Amino acid sequence: MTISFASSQLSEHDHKKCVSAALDTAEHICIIRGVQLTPIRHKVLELIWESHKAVKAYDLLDRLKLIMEAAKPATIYRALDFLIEQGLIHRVESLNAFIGCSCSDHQHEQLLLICNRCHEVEERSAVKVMEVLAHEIEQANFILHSKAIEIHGICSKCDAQAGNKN
Amino acid sequence: MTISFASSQLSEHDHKKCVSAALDTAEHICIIRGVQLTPIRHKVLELIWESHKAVKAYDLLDRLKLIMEAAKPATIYRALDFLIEQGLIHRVESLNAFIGCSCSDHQHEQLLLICNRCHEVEERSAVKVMEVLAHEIEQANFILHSKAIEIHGICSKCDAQAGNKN
DNA sequence: CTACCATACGTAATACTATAACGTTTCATC
DNA sequence: GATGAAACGTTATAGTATTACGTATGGTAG
Repeated sequence: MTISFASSQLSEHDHKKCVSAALDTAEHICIIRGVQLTPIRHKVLELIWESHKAVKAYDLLDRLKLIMEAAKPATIYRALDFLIEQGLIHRVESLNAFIGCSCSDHQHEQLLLICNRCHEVEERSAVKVMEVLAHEIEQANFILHSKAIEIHGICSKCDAQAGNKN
Repeated sequence: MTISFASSQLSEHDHKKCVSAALDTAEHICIIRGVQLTPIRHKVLELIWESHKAVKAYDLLDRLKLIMEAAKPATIYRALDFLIEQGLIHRVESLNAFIGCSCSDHQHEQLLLICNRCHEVEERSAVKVMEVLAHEIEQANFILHSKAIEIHGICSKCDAQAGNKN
């Protein structure tokens, strides 16, 4: 018999590779920068990478508690703060949630394509958009600290699925 | 003698005109659309327009209570929901706060330039950015529902002020 | 060695943000 | 004057995040 997984939209990719790549990169970056990817931080990053969906802090907390009874909100938020500082995760402002950053070693501040159906979040570099945006910001004499570009809608996979059903 | 105001960054503009223009536009739009700009909704919109800073829901609530003891969170959130639906205000996702929309009759989904010092928020149409962004989204086969582009940094006024002090 | 300091973490309390659920009022319409 | 929809009143609760203070650990200057 064959076993079919209750699969994510990105099921056809090898997610274990995503996770291990992300964790390897994180470890590497932290060593280079001389910052500590402590066991808690490492675990939280791993939990975030369990899927490509944005995760809520308290969901992370519940999952962390399974292996660490003493975990409290501060435990999670401290880890999240660290991971964000190091650019290893993104905060999705419009969801109050977090996703792994798949561009840790490249430029940051990407486009986030957030699917309202499957809730997966795709990062896109969108170099041209950033260029034009940078120009616009300059025109406004605005000194950039950070930017969040969050696009909500339906991803191509969900759209295709909906199409199949009709 | 002359009186100098404890002024906002935009003090040199006539803010009363901003407010009355916004309220007039809102009334107009609501009549056209056959929706009710009730006294509560009108007052909340007016409170939001007291400045060009993003306002928190509970700050609005406190201010609303001054003239309406019975106001409760739901009172505010219902008014905010209505105003957002009608495109009369924006929610600033990265601040959990709200600002008046100064483009109610034009296209929506603008750029928000959020000053981390004076906390004022400037809306910019940035047609070119939107064009390039739309193209990028199309390339991703993503079906757009809504977008939020929030830029944090220091506005030109605050930057100039800092410059003066040095 | 040990006193000191910085970093990370433990823990409890609390603040802040938002929604759910259900009842009441109002007003237009039949 | 019964009906239904929209707005609002009211209470409770859910969900998100921070503060404050105490403890443990490890590196380093004296």
